[in-house]
Amino acid sequence: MPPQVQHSTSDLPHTSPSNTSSLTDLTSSEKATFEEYPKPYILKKCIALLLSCATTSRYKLRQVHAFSIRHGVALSSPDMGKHLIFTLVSLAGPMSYAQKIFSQIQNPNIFTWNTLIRGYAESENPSPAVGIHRQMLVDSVQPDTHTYPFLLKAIAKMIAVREGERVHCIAMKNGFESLVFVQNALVHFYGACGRAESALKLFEKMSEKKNLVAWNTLINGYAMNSRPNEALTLYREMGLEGVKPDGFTLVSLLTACAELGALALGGRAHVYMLKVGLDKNLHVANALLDFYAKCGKIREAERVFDEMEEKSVVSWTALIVGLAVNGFGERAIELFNKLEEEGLVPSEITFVGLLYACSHCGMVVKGFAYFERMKKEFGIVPKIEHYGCMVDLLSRAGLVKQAYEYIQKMPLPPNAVIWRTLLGACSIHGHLNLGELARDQLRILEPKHCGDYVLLSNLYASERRWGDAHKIRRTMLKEGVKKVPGHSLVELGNSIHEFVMGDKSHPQTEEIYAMLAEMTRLLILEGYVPHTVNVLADIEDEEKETALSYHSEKIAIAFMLINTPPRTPIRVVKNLRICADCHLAIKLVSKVFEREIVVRDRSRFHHFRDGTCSCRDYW
DNA sequence: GTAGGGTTAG
Repeated sequence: MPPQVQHSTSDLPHTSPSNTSSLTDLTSSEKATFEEYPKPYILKKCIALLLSCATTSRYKLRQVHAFSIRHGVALSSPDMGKHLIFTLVSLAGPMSYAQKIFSQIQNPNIFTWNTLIRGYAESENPSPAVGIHRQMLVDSVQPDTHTYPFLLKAIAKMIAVREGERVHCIAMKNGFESLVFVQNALVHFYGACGRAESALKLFEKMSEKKNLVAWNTLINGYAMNSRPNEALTLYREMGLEGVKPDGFTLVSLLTACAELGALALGGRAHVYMLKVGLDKNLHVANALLDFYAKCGKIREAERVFDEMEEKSVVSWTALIVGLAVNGFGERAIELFNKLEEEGLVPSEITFVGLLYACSHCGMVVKGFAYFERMKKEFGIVPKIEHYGCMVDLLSRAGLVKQAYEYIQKMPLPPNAVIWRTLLGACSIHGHLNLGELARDQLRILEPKHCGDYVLLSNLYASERRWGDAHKIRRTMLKEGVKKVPGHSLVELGNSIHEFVMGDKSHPQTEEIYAMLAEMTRLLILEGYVPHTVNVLADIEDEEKETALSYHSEKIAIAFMLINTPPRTPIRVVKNLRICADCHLAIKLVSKVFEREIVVRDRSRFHHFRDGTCSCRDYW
């Protein structure tokens, strides 16, 4: 390659104030080093030195590049290119630039290939890593022990199952599958793709003593795939094997506890963290904050946040979302204002949380204002999630027609979640035509989703069109669509108890049903009138009479009323959204039994106290 | 220069 080749700096991010290639932004000592030794061998060192200072300033990166071009030496040796790519990748620089440098290096060595793959694996768009691996094989470059961990990381990020399996085979053929780094990368890959069984199989095949990373990878695979119980079981096994948990383990543990609403277990993890000093770890503290918020302990979440020595945007975002789902929309917005005052930059996820807060509190105008600011002031291109929030914002407020018009005008094609939001709103606010329309779209996008059938059937039922409601039920049976059974979890002592609708499997069943009868009797005295519309469509005639006592959250509450001291709070975690009848009943239970009851349903929290709910019947 | 982490609309 000729040494005087011209390079463009246009690939670098345009965050700098100007396009000058002068060194004015460098410190005087940096400048001195630069001007003093413009020889290639020393320039290499200068570049490394400068780039290591440049973590906070992409501007410097650009200057370094421009400077090296001026001296016509930057890429004249493979060694220099190798160094530049490595530093760029380490600083999460733009991959287009790294790729350009790479293409101008003659005979790149394996280190450089690996660095390029690593760069893509750690970037926003990891897919080119696969092509690079292929090119390596075409060029007869032998991958080494570092190649596969990097490559698998990229593939795991892409959730490309087939590709990963192919690479798994190639790695095996090359004899790399016995390497612990490759094995752990494979466990991670299978976990990330939702193939927990394959991950477990690989894990079990690993040599006798599994290291901490292997355990963490596997546990995280289960925690991230909505299998918290298995994650906790593995966590216990790990302890039995004498492996001590670290920060990574605790993040997975807290994630699992958050999903289960396992407050006591997570609380013990908190104590452990304090003991070993892991409460100072940013990732763990964020997971702890999120855990408390997801358990309805918003005070605790705020305390964790306040006491954090180091906070990131993730910490702020987690608390904003936490406040929003717990029904404290105003406080979520206050927190966002404070974030702005502190000069921090909200991420696109922060805006999801903020819009979510507006939508859960009925602040339609505010929501639209923030959406505009997000685009104009923060330059964030709205993703489908953001549009989802907007549709939800209109839907929850009962503006179903406007929500439909909004969907039609969106620049992105609506996905199943969007249509489901609309369908849900239709079934609450009674818009049969739009509901059927949404349902037609859902039949194309996700034909076997059981919740949609239930929503439409409830919609028909609320219009008293029993024939249509039953037709939906029959279609479900015919098409083999299985209804996900509603279940409720409660934590008593050290264990989690799970109840499903009409559950009779618990050892205390007799007492529970006696309590349910007593509850119903007292509630009727309080003027409780069963709100039966939705339930009626779901069950057969002979069950109608008793079915109302059978919803899993009621069974769970009866169980807790029996087994916990008077006046202590009861907390329930439910997998589906709470129905109107249960909502009304639990409000009254909180009054009659003088209990604070916290129910986390699929979409938000309900804090029941003295006959009212924190959602103000807005959900 | 090799593997694992936290926040996301229903």
